[in-house]
Amino acid sequence: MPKQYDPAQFEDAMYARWEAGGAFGTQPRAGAKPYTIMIPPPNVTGILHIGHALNNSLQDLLIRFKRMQGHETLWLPGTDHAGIATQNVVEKQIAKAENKTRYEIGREELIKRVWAWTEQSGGTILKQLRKLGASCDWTRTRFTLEEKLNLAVRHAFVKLHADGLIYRGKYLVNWCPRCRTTLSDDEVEHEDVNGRLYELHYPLASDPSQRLTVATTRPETMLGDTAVAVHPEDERYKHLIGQKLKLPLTTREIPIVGDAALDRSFGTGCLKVTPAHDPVDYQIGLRHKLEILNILTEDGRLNDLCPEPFRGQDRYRARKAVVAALEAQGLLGEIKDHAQQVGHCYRCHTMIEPFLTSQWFVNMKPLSKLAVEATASGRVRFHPERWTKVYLKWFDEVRDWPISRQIWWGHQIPAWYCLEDNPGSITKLEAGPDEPFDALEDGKRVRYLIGEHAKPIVSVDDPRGKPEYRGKTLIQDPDVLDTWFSSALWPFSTLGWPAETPDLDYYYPTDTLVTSRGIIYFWVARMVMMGQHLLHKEPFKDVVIHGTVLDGDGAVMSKSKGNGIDPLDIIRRYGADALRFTIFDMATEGQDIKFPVQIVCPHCDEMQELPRKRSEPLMACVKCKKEFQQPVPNEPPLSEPAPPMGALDSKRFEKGRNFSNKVWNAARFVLTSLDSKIAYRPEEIEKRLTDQDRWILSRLNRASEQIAQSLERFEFSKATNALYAFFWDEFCAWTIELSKPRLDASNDPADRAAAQAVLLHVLDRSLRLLHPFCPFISESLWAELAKIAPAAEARSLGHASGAAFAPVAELLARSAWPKPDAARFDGETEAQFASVFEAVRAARNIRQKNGIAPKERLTVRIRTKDEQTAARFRAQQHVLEQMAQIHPPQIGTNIEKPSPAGTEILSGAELYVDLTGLIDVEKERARLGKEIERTKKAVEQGRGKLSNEKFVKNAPPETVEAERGRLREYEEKLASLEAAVKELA
RNA sequence: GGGCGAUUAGCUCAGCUGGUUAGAGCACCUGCCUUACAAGCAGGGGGUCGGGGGUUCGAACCCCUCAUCGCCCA
Repeated sequence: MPKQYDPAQFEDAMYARWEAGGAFGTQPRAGAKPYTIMIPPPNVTGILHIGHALNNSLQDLLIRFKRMQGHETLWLPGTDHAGIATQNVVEKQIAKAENKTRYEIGREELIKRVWAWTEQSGGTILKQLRKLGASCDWTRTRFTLEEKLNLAVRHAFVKLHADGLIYRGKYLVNWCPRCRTTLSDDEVEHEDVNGRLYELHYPLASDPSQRLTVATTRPETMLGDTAVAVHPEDERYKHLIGQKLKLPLTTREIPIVGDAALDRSFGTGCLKVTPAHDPVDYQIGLRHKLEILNILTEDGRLNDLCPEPFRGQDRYRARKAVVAALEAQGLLGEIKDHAQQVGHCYRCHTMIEPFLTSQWFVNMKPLSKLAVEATASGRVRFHPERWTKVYLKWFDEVRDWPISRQIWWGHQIPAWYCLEDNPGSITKLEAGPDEPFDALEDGKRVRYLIGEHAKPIVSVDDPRGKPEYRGKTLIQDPDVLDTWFSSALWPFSTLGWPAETPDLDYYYPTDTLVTSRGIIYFWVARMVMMGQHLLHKEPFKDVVIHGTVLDGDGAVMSKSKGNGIDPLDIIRRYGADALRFTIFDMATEGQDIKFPVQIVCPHCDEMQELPRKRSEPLMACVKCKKEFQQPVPNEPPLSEPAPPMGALDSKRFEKGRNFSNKVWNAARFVLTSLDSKIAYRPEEIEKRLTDQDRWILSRLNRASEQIAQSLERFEFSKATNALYAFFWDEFCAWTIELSKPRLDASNDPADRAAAQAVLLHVLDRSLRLLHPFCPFISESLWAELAKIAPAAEARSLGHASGAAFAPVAELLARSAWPKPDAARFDGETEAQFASVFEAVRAARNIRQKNGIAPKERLTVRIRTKDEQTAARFRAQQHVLEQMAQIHPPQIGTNIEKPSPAGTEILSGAELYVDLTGLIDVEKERARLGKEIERTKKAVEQGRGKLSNEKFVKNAPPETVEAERGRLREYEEKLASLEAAVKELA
């Protein structure tokens, strides 16, 4: 075994072993409890980023833990087709390579291209997950757009429609003019924009010399105005209600209406009403039965209902043109700066437009009730709990969910229309070159406009072959479903639903969902609704919401900010186990995780700070002075020929790497300390166990208990800390060190065998405890261990059965989690060692502070307060001798203090180091002085409390008593310390 | 505008229902190449717990308020 931990040597090989050994596979098994996690499917064309690393490492930690506990674990992997996002990527490629739009290449061809791209780059992220150690059952990999899942989508749609929960209607929806599709409210991101508020003057029809002034942030929409509204009690305007205004730039006249919903204090108190392009105006329009005039095309240009000069202009050019035209006519008032929140498309960042179209909707009220009930009843629990409120809030305010999207990459809606049965509702027209088309007829592109009153035939299967439609023309609804509609079915569509499969029966409802807060609305809430309605069972029991990975300045890591750490770079430099361990260590109950970011020189590998200002792409390495690139926010990397890019990195990962190295070396020590053929017999080993053996066995069992408990509670950091402290401090620092003399060939063979058996046992159990956290190194060491000590009894202190025994599977991934063994808990021994270790530290402190060489043996005396304490110290005297490098100490109740002496006050004892001939009295005096200061402070605090009558009267008696005891101890300690100083002189 | 979270050592974070001299890792200082590990060992220094007010015998912890940062919603 190499001396240093080198993960590159074994990580890929270990993963291959797991796959070859079928370690992650699962089948329903009678008598075994299932434990299931459905992966939050990443975008099919995505690549692994640090957020995925966090999310999936946590899932793997839980899955491996549960697998070792004997559950039949299913971690089902897969990807999401991510409708708009994926289609946009491919559209951009086509635009760049061929300068064509999707309308020019057509629906069929586009879908073909997206599939090709998906097959080419899809699955990359799943391969990358293997690098992390993800123990998914890859044989069950699913894709949201595959045939089986499409069947689930069609079934869900038909069922919801039959249940009256899906309907089609014409409403004002969010529209992205770039993607040319509807978006749900959740897909709109509100951002602060520095806009302007324009005042426009509208002349009265009856007297053009009088005019009303309206204020608007979108002046171009005035072309679609169909009224002006004022408050019915507004003294300034109420007499005008019922009159007409001449709408400038048009030939239309529009009414003045009174509407009490108006905010009189905003702007001028007059509101121009554009029902087709503003949600508030839309409501006013409905109330007053106003004409609803759509003036925009699907791609955000003014349409033919607008006056000639403005037609065809996009909304921003049109805005300038309208303002200029109004100004020319003297109808433009003041223009003020105006900060406002504007909705943007979450996929392409284009400003959205309210747009009136016919869409499919999900009726949210009844479904919300089911989903709310799932949390109210405690069947679905959030961790941390506070996210429940966030989840519930959404249902409170949610509006019906528009699920149809006017894109092509997705599940086409299972609804058809019979042209013959819908005269007048469906219009066939020739599609322009830049418009979608639904069919080719004689080489011409034909588009069907499906009116709001068209009667759909909603059906799982294509109804065209059915007898009742023979001889008729059926067209399928051209729209596809929102990606989140299919994602909402993920927990059961992946298990075979709507078929009643054994998998569905066994694994559903799943157990735990691990995700980030960003998709509580998009995904979590919708899964609960669908699971509840379609299967009458919640899709999962626990929802673990983890934090977001941030950089050192608290900014979210992202490509555009150029501050993202690539997990694959980290794996290359530190190993996957180190990456995982560091992440777990930092994953404290849902808090965000900050990684201060450094950069690595691609020439010499030197890690260095990033410059404060990152506007300049080139930087020089602090070590080798060669030039390299750093990522610059919102800028692409320099194109070739350019210096190589430095990888972003963080020193935080060293903790995980160092821990792995520690594990590696501890295992190496134990393995090389074992004899090639050891036969352990339980009765012999048990008889020869020493106190220190009992101590580490007790600590081992406590660690195993605490780790398991923390994982059950999703306290990942706490579990990691327990593992770290146990392994590093208790096993390595004390147990391994203490075992060294016992392993010496000259030692009593039976004691030597006991020491070996304990080391072997603790290593075996430690690797098991470690495995869910760091699967690669633990599995690799497991294999090394098997070479030397294959027998399970040997690793169980010789026991061949019972609580102390654990079978040894070939793969650690399939081995049993160490159950805490109650018989090994030993509080008395733990307390005993705590005080021995305290004495060791005391002696070491005196040594260092007095500048005594590490190798020089000290002469130590310990005066105890009673004989019992003395006996305890005597029993562990060898620990003191070995660990503090001292001569055999004198221990007793009436030990005399040497002079001069180094003194430390322990609990129940005083420890003296004979400083004769060694001392620099001033150093010891200084050391004691510091301790006296600290103790004085404690004494003062205690006296203050106890002299406070109110404290003595009001505090619980046991608190007061404890305080008295503490004070007594501090006072005694202080007296001893002061005496020690005096005696030094 | 509303909600949530954060603010504790130079950095990243713990600190359970209020009650030991507020902890850990890294960094720093000192001493060690002690044959598992210098990615290590041993020892040490360092914090008026964001500001202000309040409740309480007692506040990092509870309440109010302000500030800064982040996220979500309107």
